[in-house]
Amino acid sequence: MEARLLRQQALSETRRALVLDAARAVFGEHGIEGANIREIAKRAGYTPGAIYSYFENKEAIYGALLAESLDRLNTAVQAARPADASAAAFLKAKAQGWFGFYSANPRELDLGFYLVHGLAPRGLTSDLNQRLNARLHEALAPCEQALLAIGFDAAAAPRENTALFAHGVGLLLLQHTGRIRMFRQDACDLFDHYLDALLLRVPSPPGVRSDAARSR
Amino acid sequence: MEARLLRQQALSETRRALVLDAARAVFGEHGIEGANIREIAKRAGYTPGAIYSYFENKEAIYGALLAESLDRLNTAVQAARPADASAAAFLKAKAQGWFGFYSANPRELDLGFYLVHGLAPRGLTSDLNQRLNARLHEALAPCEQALLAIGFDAAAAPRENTALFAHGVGLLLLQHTGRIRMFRQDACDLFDHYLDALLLRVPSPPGVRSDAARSR
Amino acid sequence: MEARLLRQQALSETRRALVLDAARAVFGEHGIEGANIREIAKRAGYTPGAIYSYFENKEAIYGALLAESLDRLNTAVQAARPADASAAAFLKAKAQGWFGFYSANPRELDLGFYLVHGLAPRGLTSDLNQRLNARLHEALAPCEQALLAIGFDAAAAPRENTALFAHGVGLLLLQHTGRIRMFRQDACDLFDHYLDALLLRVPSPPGVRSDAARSR
Amino acid sequence: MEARLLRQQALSETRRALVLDAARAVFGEHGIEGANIREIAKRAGYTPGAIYSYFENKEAIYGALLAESLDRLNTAVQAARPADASAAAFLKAKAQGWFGFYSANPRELDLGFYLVHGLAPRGLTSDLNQRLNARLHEALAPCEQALLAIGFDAAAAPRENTALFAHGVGLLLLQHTGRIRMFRQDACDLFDHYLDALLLRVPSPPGVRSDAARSR
DNA sequence: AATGAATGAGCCTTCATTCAT
DNA sequence: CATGAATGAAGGCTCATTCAT
Repeated sequence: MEARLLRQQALSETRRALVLDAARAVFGEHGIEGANIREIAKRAGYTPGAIYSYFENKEAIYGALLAESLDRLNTAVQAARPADASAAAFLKAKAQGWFGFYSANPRELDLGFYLVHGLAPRGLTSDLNQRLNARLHEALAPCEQALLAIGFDAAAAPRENTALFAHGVGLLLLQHTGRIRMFRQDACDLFDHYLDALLLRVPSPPGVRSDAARSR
Repeated sequence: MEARLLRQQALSETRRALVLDAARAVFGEHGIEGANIREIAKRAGYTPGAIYSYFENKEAIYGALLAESLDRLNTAVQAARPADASAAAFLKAKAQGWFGFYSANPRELDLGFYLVHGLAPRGLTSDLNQRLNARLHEALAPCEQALLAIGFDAAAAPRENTALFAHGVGLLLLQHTGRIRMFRQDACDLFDHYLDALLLRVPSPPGVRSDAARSR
Repeated sequence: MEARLLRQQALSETRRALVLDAARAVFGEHGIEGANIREIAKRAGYTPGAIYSYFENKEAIYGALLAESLDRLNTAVQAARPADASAAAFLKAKAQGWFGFYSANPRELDLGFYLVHGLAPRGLTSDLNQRLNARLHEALAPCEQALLAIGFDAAAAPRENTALFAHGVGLLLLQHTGRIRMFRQDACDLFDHYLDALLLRVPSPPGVRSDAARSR
Repeated sequence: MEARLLRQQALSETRRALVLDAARAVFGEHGIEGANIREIAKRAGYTPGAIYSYFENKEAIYGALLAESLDRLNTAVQAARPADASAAAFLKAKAQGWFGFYSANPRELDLGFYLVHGLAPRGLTSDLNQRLNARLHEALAPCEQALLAIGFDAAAAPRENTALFAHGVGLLLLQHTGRIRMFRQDACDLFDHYLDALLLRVPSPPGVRSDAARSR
């Protein structure tokens, strides 16, 4: 009884994942505007109606896709390993974790931008929205902790983390749209550069020179 | 003959501007997704078919709208007045010129992001693309010159200018999408903060060693 | 063997009743258009496919629902008690029995009207149709008998009964659709009024003046 | 200029009427539930999208169809000629006018019932609703005036008119659904019968016996 | 240049019903 | 009996674009 139910659920989950795979693929090929239910269904080997067994509506698919993407982001951040045990190395690793993830996977970036722009309210339920926000915060939290460890105070750390995130997002946008080539710059270099400058701005604790400052 | 031709061209240009006015209004009210040819035509006092006398297709309208927007951006930057004659004040004024323009006019930002996302290749002809790039460069050029005047070298100035632009763009995106509230930060404050930090990183001219330069 | 078969049939009947209960509830909440098989199945604790074990198709469910409704109608008519032993009081009680039933339960009226409008031939089998007709006749029979008792002859009684029914149906329709408010009238008052006028029209038996006639 | 505009409008009106013709035909063949935009368009020689140039949405078509129907109803009532100059004859003629119209044209009755049942709020705009109500009132007004002329007072006339309408509607419903055959009665006979009984109920003016009363 | 009717392709969604399990 | 996934046909509607006038 129980076992059968579980197997059924697992199967259903698998098929849902299949639909999501198809959606991801279609979205990857046609972009978020060009993706439509018919195409996703065809790709998944279904008729359009069948999709609605797995997702309430089109927007819900993108919501799920986005949630997935943020999971991958977190995985990437968690996998980022610092070069040494210093807080500075930790910051660089984690920051480059999320930046590199989006830099290397433009479609994930599209997804993120879509969240920001296109997701209709019904697809982005309040519940989902909070979960997504939480996942994003989670991905950025290691950087904030590193900033605190490095010597930024409780007010400065979140501020610097937000600025760091904004900087990365801006660079990613410029890179993604090809505009950065216009400036004859490289997004990754600039991001590294920003991180270096940030570390130089570490406030010295009173009467003591910080490691970061001294080691330079 | 010649005169008549000129007059006709001028008239045509005027009417094209009328369509663009309508497009701007409609887009301002309904957003980029909600705007459609019928609505624009109606607003311009035309029927849908007439629009195609002035624009190849819908995307071309947005291209033109974007070009206009970049004109306004340039006007805003040119109008920005420094607090004093210093290069630093000049930089701050010009940077806040473009940042403030987009911060205060979200629709212009939408337009800019639309370029990035939605504009189909046929709407964004290579020609238009170059013109848009040029206008954007023009808006950012004053900052780059200021950076040179301040002391950044020929390699550093464009790099810092690009970074500055990326930083602003990232903040604008976060602000525009409400995500910055999630971080409990303010986009304008952060932009000022970035500018201040940037000015602190000014390299010392030869013969004098700044703290920052010495520690390197 | 025999017993087992009977038990199974009884069980089946019970489960069929369960489905009907669910259908009634769903129909009561969402109306006849808003009701669908999935919802009914869910409410009944079944999956959609299971419904087809108990009913040929959707229309058959409504047919059964309607039969039920006519049962309730009959119960209501039977429960109607005259004020006194006179045939006139009996007529009023029974007529108000069926009229009041539909007046107070708009959903039953919907069901009745659905029969009239929406039930497809396949749902309304000839067999079911005859059963429904019989049940309706049964509900109206007391009135016809009262009309005979009052003094209408064998030709007049069915005629007056049909007219009475039509009058009530018309009033119910006007009431149900809110149109009666437009006329600033009240359906129940008008029905009473009709009954009173009907009683005044009782033909006098030869050589005898009826009470009703005399009291004029 | 003016002439051309007028001609265009006339043409457009004609085409709208063509769509309405098609809608009427489709509705006549498939009933109100079976009618759909694609079918109407096909019948009118259009593609589905074109329909929306003439009507806001599907419901609006039915609204227009209904308005037409009520116009025909009024025409029928106006065309009804009394047998003689008496108020009684006038009442009979006008009442049989609207009753006969619906009795002879079941589709018009369907339309009327659809108004009552199915028309969605957006199709039945408040404006249209009032116009339809007014047209219905207009069709019934002659009867009410006749009732007044016959001797019913200001309170009784509208009441009797509403009852008369309800009676007719009830009979039409029974006739339309074939249920009247079950009662072995004829709708038109019963309606005549009701009218005769109604005329017998004319209240005597104080101190004077009415013709109707005397003739009994 | 302008009209505006019409196209045609497309979109999302619903749902009674079937059928292998 | 019951499941429940899937179908398939349909439905209302939108809109950029075309073209005869």
